[in-house]
Amino acid sequence: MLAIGALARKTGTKVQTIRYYEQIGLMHDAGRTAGGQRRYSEKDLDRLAFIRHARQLGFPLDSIRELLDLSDNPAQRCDEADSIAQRQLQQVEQRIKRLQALRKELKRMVAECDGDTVAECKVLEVLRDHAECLTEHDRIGA
Amino acid sequence: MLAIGALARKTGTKVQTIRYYEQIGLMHDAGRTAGGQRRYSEKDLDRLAFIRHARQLGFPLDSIRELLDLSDNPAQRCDEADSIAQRQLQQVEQRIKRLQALRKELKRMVAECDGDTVAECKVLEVLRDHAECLTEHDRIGA
DNA sequence: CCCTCAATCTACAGTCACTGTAGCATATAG
DNA sequence: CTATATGCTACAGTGACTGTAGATTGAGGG
Repeated sequence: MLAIGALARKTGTKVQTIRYYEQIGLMHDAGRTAGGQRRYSEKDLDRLAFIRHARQLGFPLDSIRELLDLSDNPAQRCDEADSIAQRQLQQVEQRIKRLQALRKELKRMVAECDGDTVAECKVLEVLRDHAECLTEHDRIGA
Repeated sequence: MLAIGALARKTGTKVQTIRYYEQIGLMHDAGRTAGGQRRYSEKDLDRLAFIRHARQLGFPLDSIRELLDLSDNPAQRCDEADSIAQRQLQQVEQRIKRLQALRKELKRMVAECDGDTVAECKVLEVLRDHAECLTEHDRIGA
């Protein structure tokens, strides 16, 4: 039985994050000692490792919740898990495209700046010149 | 003089976002009509366009605040603006790298799944198997 | 058995950059 | 003069945590 700190160390998770996962029902309510401290089994460790791995792959918590539910019912067909992963892949590919466009514009900005006064700074000029705006008006997804 | 809705339309910004920018001091406090409605000048329009363009390039609001301050003092050297842009470029490049690694792993996951039952689903298997974890334990930056 | 001190507990506020909602007030066209 | 589109404030919610304050617990050593 692991205390929360040990579990945190083993999975590279912050203690608060584990408590947060419990709070939102992603981790099951942990067993407690007489004094009220959480104790974790190997199964809990596996579940948290699953969550962290999925997070590292960029899955949002809602998708992870679905994946965990699927994982708990091994007889089902896995189409759904597959499509969640596909969706995630598509999102990642979109973000890469968007970021590559940003990189291009940022590179141009930085390259053209010859380090003179602010008045003729290319960086600020590009930002000021809204004729050069990207056409899309949505949020940058980072 | 533009009402807030007109300004929003011209810049592709939501009305609430403009009010939010005013609240956090990124936009100057707007002039008001007798009835208390905000009215905007061309200068305000330029400032908002600058902010939106910088946001589209992924600059955080704090950086934009700095860039606006610089832009307001045109006699200064532009080294600082340049380095803010460089910093942003580096961040974007880091994120691209990270996302490309994610894409690779996601593609492998999806490719290996042959649509059978959940029990032998490759997607879930990869997620379960924490031996295959990415070595880094930091947040995915999206 | 007692002491100490790191680890844990709860509860809540803060992060970032907005977005949404409720319940009013104002401005403008017909 | 009225309808209604637009505006106002104030506050709560988003995602996925992170940080803090102040109290409690547990494990090791004397």
